[in-house]
Amino acid sequence: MTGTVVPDRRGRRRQETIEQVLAVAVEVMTEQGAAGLTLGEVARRMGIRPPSLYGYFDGKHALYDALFERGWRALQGVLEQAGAIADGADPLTAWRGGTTALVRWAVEHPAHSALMFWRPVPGFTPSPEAYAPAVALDAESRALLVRLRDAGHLAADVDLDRAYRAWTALVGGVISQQLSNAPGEPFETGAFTTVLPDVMDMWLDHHRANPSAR
Amino acid sequence: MTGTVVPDRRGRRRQETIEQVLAVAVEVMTEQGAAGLTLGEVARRMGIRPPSLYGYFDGKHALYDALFERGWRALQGVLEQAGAIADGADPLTAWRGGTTALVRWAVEHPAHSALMFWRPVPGFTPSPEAYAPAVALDAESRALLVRLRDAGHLAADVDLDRAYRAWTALVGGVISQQLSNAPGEPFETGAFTTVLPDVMDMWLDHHRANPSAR
DNA sequence: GTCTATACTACGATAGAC
DNA sequence: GTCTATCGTAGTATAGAC
Repeated sequence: MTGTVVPDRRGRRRQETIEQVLAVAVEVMTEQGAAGLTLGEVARRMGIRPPSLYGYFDGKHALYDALFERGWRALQGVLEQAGAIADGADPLTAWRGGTTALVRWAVEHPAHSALMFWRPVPGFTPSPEAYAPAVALDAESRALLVRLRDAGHLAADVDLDRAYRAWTALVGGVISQQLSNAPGEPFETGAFTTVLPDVMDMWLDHHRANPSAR
Repeated sequence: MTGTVVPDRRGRRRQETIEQVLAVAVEVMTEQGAAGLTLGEVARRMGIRPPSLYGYFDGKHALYDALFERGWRALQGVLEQAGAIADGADPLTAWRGGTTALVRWAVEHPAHSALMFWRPVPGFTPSPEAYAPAVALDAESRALLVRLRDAGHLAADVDLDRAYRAWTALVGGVISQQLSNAPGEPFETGAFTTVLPDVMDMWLDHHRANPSAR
């Protein structure tokens, strides 16, 4: 529920502190890895003592939880902005743009991505509330594939569930390889992000209509 | 260098203990996640005290290092057995079989895989010796793609480096998704391992010769 | 609401007795 | 080679002063 409170005068400063805690946590996770987050380090960088953090979060897991949820919400926003969620736009453009924007966001937010796509933190399981936006995005992504098929870009008899699983594997693979093997590289020149167009073509060709032309 | 000593009568028992330490460590990592390994837990399960472990390994990182190295060596063995390294076999069969065997091994060894494919342990970087088999496998995999091209299964003018990066992304994506989102599922029925044939076809079709037929 | 002080637990690692 | 004992550190969390 973080971030949903009314920003009255009282709560504004509190909200700013919460944002700062999360920002510093991301900083630490980016440097040390997602599992390398410690409340002591966050407090140190903020110039406060570890116990003070408990006024804003119920311990370290609550921090992970907030970042997990915000990450998926951010991805939703990214896909929406790419027109992948709105019904109006051309599905193929939306799919290409959305996939590209998603991968870009992921490699530019490695701390969030590790938390969202892997399970790097022993003992941490996202709460149902934090998981909800991930489920929503899943549904929206599947809906996009339906639109893609209905617009004639995929074969009419395509197995959409199977195609969706393959798509997540492809996208997740590019992200995973880029973050694990060449973490610092920017999206534009990354060893793996640069093959994303190829990968999208592979998926599209494989599921495209008129297979006789293959 | 673990495992390379001559198995004389003196060292045999020691070697067995080393194997047991590693086996228990894998057990713990499988349950708790790669970063959840603690020497105390390993010692507890072995019925000894944590300091005794230092007679066999120079601390926790040495354990990770040994598992990292053994994992890549095991993968080499898996690919070799699939004929993906030997020069004699049919490249296409070797490539399909090798890729399949590699993914199977990975999902059946989640603790090793996490260590090898992601960077889940803060502060751990594999030593050059542990990294060597990974480099060797990289070279062997690239050599397989060369054979694949020379046998006419790929376009003659294919960008092999780019194709190789795409291949690792695809394979890594299937492994990553399977381990992160459905860890318990067996290879045969996994939600993501079952799309591996599709994914291999995508890659192959994309790089196949006579592109005019596409 | 924020701090200091502190309790508690656990971990990695070392020293030295047996 | 294994143990006990212990060091040093870190991290989570609570109690209570200000």
